[in-house]
Amino acid sequence: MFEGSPLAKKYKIKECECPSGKMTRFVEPCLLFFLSQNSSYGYELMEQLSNFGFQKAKPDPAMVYRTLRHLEKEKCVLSKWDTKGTGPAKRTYEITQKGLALLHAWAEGIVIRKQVLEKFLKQYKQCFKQVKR
Amino acid sequence: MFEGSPLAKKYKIKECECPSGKMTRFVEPCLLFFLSQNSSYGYELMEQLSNFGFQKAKPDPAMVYRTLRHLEKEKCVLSKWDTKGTGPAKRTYEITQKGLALLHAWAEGIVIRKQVLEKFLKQYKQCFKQVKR
DNA sequence: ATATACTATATGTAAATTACATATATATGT
DNA sequence: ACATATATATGTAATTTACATATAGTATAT
Repeated sequence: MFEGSPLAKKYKIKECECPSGKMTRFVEPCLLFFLSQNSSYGYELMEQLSNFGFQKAKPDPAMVYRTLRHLEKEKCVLSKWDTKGTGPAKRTYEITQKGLALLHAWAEGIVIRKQVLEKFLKQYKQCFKQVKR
Repeated sequence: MFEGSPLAKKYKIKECECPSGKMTRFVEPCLLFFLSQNSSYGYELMEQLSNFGFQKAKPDPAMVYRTLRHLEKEKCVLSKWDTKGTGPAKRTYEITQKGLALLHAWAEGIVIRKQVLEKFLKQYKQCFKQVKR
């Protein structure tokens, strides 16, 4: 969570100005990865997302459900209703071969994203390492 | 540059489906960092961005110029026209104290983003390490 | 029995962000 | 004179995210 450093407080910088815990363009690969491990359904996947290390408590259900439907339209996942078990019916998803391919493509991209962030931080730290506030 | 793995090709996965070299929400912190090192102007900052390690050649000028104007509105940078030198006049920017504070806030956020990506990749690799295609 | 909370999925719409196209103007090289 | 490089700027479409809200089945407590 954006603790808000003294500096950020001093200049009234809000979290939305420098998203950290937000999962920018990251829900889709996470869902694909979770589904590559186990078939599951929206509500459960949402909980997995919120336990993944994001600060922003629960992810937006709208994002999760719409992403799943989008993936289904692209034939990256398949769904069927599960009326067994307690509570309201669940739409359970399983990943397809195309979905796995997409997951692997995402992984390649995420490696690059990580490298870019590392490069930025390396340069940043070189310039500001001793600056505490 | 999204080489396109055999798998991605097989399933016709396009780069836009898994952005890698794109600088999602990353232009602003880069501009702030560049300006923390040297005052500069849009066109030059654009070149710095394109040499930063992104695959997507030139960044969108619209993004750069509008981000700079936005930062100025927020009093994170100051600008003045520079008519000296050759070629058309340049609007040179310098960073403010508030801009530095915003940069530091971004850096905190980027550390977290990097950690999240690392966590994802660690789990991903555990599951798929030996899968080559 | 019924009120409340939890589980589960879904949609509508606004806001934010990015992408693409294009306009304008100065200076330089041929 | 013309093409090219430098430099800034705006209009608008498309994509992505955020927030609000609707609907409904089941469980638990009072």
